[in-house]
Amino acid sequence: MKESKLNLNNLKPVVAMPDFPAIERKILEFWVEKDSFNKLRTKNKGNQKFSFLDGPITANNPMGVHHAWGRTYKDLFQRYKAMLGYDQRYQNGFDCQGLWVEVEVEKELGFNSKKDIEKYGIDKFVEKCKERVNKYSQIQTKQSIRLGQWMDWDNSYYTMSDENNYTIWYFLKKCYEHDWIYKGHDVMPWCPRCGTALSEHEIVTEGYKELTHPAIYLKFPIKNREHEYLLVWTTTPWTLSSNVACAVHPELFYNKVRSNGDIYYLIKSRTEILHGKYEILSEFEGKELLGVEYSGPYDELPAQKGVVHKVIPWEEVTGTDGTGIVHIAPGCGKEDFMLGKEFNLPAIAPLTEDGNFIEGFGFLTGINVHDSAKPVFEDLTKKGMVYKIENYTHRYPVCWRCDSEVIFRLVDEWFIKMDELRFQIMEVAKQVNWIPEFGLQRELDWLENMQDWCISKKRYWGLALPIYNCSCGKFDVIGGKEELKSRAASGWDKFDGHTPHRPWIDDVKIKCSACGKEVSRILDVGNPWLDAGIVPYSTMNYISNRKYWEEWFPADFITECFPGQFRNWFYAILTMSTVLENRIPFKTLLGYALMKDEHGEDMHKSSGNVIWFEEAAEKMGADIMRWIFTSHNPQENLNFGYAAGHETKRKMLTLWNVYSFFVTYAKIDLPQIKPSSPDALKGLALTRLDAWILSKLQELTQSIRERWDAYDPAPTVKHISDFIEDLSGWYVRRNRRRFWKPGADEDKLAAYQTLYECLVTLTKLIAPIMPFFAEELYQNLVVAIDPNAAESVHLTSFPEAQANLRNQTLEAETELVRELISLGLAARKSAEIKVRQPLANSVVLGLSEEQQKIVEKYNSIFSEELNIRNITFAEKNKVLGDNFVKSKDEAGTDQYQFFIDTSLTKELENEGLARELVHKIQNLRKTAGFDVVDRIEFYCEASDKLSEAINSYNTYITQEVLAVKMDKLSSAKEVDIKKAMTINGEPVTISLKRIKHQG
RNA sequence: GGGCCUAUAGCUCAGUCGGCUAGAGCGCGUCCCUGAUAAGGACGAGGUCAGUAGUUCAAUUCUACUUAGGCCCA
Repeated sequence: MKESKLNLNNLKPVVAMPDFPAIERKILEFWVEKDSFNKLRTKNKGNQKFSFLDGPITANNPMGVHHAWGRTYKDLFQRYKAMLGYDQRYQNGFDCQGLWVEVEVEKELGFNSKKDIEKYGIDKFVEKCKERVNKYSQIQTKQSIRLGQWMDWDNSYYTMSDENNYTIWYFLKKCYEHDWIYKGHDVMPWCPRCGTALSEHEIVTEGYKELTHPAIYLKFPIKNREHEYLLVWTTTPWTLSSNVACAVHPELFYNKVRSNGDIYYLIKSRTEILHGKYEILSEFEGKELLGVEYSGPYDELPAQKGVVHKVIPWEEVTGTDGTGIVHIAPGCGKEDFMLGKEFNLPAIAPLTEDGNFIEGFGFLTGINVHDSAKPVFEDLTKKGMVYKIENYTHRYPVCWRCDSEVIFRLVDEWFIKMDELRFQIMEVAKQVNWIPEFGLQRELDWLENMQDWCISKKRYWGLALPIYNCSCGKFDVIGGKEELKSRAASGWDKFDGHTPHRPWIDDVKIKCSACGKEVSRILDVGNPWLDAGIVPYSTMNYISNRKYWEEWFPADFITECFPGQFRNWFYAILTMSTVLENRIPFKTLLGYALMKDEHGEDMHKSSGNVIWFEEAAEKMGADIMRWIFTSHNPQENLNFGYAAGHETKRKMLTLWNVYSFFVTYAKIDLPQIKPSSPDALKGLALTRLDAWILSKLQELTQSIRERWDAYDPAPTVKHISDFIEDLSGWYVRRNRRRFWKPGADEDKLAAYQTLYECLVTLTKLIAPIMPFFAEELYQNLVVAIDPNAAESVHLTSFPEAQANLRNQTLEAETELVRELISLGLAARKSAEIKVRQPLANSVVLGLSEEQQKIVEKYNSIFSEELNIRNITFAEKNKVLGDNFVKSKDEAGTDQYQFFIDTSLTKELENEGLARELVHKIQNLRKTAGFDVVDRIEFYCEASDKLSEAINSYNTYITQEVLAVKMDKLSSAKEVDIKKAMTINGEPVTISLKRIKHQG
C-alpha cells in the first residue's frame, strides 16, 4: 500500500462537550450520502460467507427499547464479521400474521367479536391487517436505522409473503406424507362474548383477575351403596352437566366419615369442611377408591347417555382446598381433557361459540353459561345433592379484551403428531451450539414433554392451512401454489392474483382424492409459529433456488430473547428443519434474558415505566444504549434506565477527551506521523510508556477477537473501559509534557505516533459496538488527514493483535509501579502533606530484590508522581523513626509497606512554595482568559520567605508559566490581572500581562 | 409438584483451574485539582460471598439440602 502523507492541518478542532445524539443524526446522513452500507456489501461480495438469520419481529407496534437489545447483538456481530471480510445477507425479518395483529386492528375498528369482523367483511379486515403490518414494518425499519443497524432494508422478509406461506404448505405436505397430520380436539380457553379462543399466552400475560365465585360441595351417590357419597367440590357449576368422572390422589389419605346417618368420603386433610357432628370410620389411601362407580349429577340428560361415572387417579389432586375428590369434565377443562384422553373418557362439550348450552342439556339448553349457576344450584338442591355452598375467591382467567370470564371449550383442531418427530428434533437440537449452555437442556425438556403441535386457529388473518377435509372422511393437504392450481376443481379464476389468504383462497375447491367430491379448505388459519419457523427455508429460497439455499443454510448465528422462544421460535424452526432436511437450521444461538425497568419491575404501559425507543435514542443516544446492552451478561435480566446511561456517557467522554487532547496538540505541533499501522511504529524512539500502552492495546485487540469469535460480547466492554482508563489516566497523564514541550524531536514523534495508533485502533475496535461514535472519531482522525483512507470506519479491517508489540513483563512492572504509587499517595494523605510539597525520602519495606530493581528502573516516575526524591528499601518489619509515616489502616499481612519521610528542609520548603506559586499563577492565567500558548510578563511582591523561594526557583517558575519577563510588582504597568493572596501562609500579590502568542 | 437459572458492598454487577489481603462502577465520606472545567483526580468507609452440612491441607468457587427470587413445564 502506498503510504500517504498525513495532513494534520486538516484536523477539525474538537468541541469540549459533544452532543452525542446530534452526532448520531449527522452520521446517519453521512452514511446515506456516502452509500456506505452498499459499499461494504460490494467490498465483501464473493468472500467467505457469514450467514446470520434474523428472527422476525412482530410488525404490530413501534419497537420498544427491549427490541434494541437483541438488535444490538445482531448488528454488533454482523459489523464485526464484515470487518473481518465476510460476505453477508443482511436480511431483516417481519412477523406479520396472527391474532396479535387482528386484535390491534379490531381495536382500531372498535370491534368486539368475530361477528363484527364477518359483518365488516373478511376481505376488508385482512387488508386492514396487511396495512397495519406495512405501516409498522416501516416504523420499525426507521427505528432500527436510528439504532445504527445496518441491514438490507429494502429486502426485508415478510412472513405474510407468498413465498413464506407456500413454503409452509410444502412443509405441511411433507408432514402429511408421513401421516403426521391429524384432526383432533382440544380444550381451549374461550371468550364467549368475543366468540374466540384465547391463546395460553394471552392468558398468562395479562389475563387473571381476583374473582369471587360460589363454590359448591356436592354429594355424588356411590352406586350400590345406600347413603354413601363422594364429597365433591367445584367453582364452575356449569361444567357439572358434563361430569364423567371424579379424580383422587392415589397416595394421599382419605377418610370415610359418618354424619347424620350418611357416609361421606373425602380427603383426610379437609375434614374440617364437614359441618355438624361426624365420626371418622376409617382412613385409607386414595387408590382404594379407584374404579368406584357413582351417579353423576345429570345422568338423566340426553348428553350424558351411556356414560359410566367412575373414580380415576390423578397425581395433581391436592389436599389444600376442595375435598380431594375432583370433578372431571373433559369437555370443559384443559387438564380434564388430558385426563380424559389418558383414561378414555367421553368428552361432553356443552356450549356453543357464544356460550349457550346446546341441545341435549334439558333445562339448561339455550341458557347462557353466565346465567347458569342459579338454575344449576336450584336443580341440584331439588335433587338433594348439595352439601353446602360458600363463596370462594381465586385468581380466574378473564378475556383481556372485554373482561368476560373465560370458559374452556372443546373444539376441533388440527395437529402435527410429535411421537416420531420428538426424538429426531432432540438429536438435531443437540448439534446446535447453545449460548448459554443451559439452553439445550431447556429445549430438550420442552421437546420431551410437548404435546402434539396444534397448528390451527379459528381466525382470519394468517397462513391458510392447505387442508381439504372431505365429508367422506378423507382429507388432502396441498403442498404448493402449482399443486393447488392443478388440483383446483373450481374457483381458481376468482383466487388467481390474490395472496393465499382468506377469504380469496377459500374460493378454490379441490376434488377429494378418495371420493372425488368437491371439497373446501378448512376455515382455520395457521399457528403463527409456523410462519416464523419456516424462514431458514423460505427466505433462503429453498423451493425457488436450491443452490442459493445450499450456500447460506444453515445459518451460522441467530440471537433472540430466551424465555418463551424455547416453545416458540426455537421449537418451530428446529421442528420444521428436522422434517424438511433433518439438519440444524442454525449453528449457534445466543439467547438473552428479559429487560426490566431501572428497579427490576416489568415495563408496562399502565405502570408508566416504559421507556420508548425514540425517547431513549434522543435522550441518551443509540451508542450509549448499545454499549449498555453489549456490556450486560445476556443470561441475566437487564434493568434498563437513564442512570446507567449517564455512567456510560462519562466513559465515552473520557475517550473523547483523549481524542480532543490529541487533536489539540497535533494541530499545534503538526508532527510527521504516519497512518496507523504496526509498521508505522518501527524505528521510533518508543519509551517504556509507549511500549506499555501499545502492549495493552494488543492485549485488548486479542481479547476482543477471542470473545467476539465466541459470541461472548459482555466482557469486552469492561476490557475496553479498562483500556480507556489506562490510556487516559496513565498514558496521557504521564506523557503530557512530551506533547507540550516545544520543538519537534524523536521523542515527541514517538509519543504522537503511539497515541495515534491507540486512538485509531481503538476506534476500529469499538466500531461494532458504537458505530456512530467510532465513525465520528475516524472521520477526523483518519479521513480528514489521509486521502488514501477508507471512507468509513466500517469499511476498514478489524485490527489484528501484534504479538511482537506485546510485552507482559512491562505490563506487570507497570502494575507494580502503579500500586506502589497508590500506597505512596495514601501515605501522603495520612500525613496530610500535599503532593506539591516535595519530600526527600521514602522507604519501602518488604520488596523482593526483583521488585526493588523495578522501582529503581522507574525511579523518575516515582519522583514525579509522588514528588519524593529518594526511595530506599528495607526488610519487612524494620522499625523506622517517628518522622516516617505510612498509609493508615492497611491489613497487617501486607506484602510491602510504603513509608514517607515527613521532615522538611529549608530547600524542600522553598521548592514547595515555588510549586504552589506556579499553581496559583496558572489559575490566574486561566481566570484572565489567556490562551494556553500565550506568553506572559510576571510581576510580584512577596514576603521575604517567599521571595527567597522565588529567587531559588526562578528558572523553574518562568518555564512553567511561560513567562518571558519576571520583575517586581512596582515595575508593572498595563497588566491584565492582579491579585493578592497567601501561599502556605505567606502573603503575595501577583499580576500578569499577556503577550499574545503568534502562530 | 417437576425442570432450569440466580443469590457477592447501600445499588448494579465482575470474580478464569478451589489458593494468598474477594474486586469494579455508581452512591457515600474526606481531600485535591481548576489548561479534560456543566469536567477530572486521590484517598477512604462499606462484605458472615443467602443459610446449613459435606468433600478438601484449603470452599465465594465443588456436592447435597434449606430459604428467597426469576423463567419454563404441569
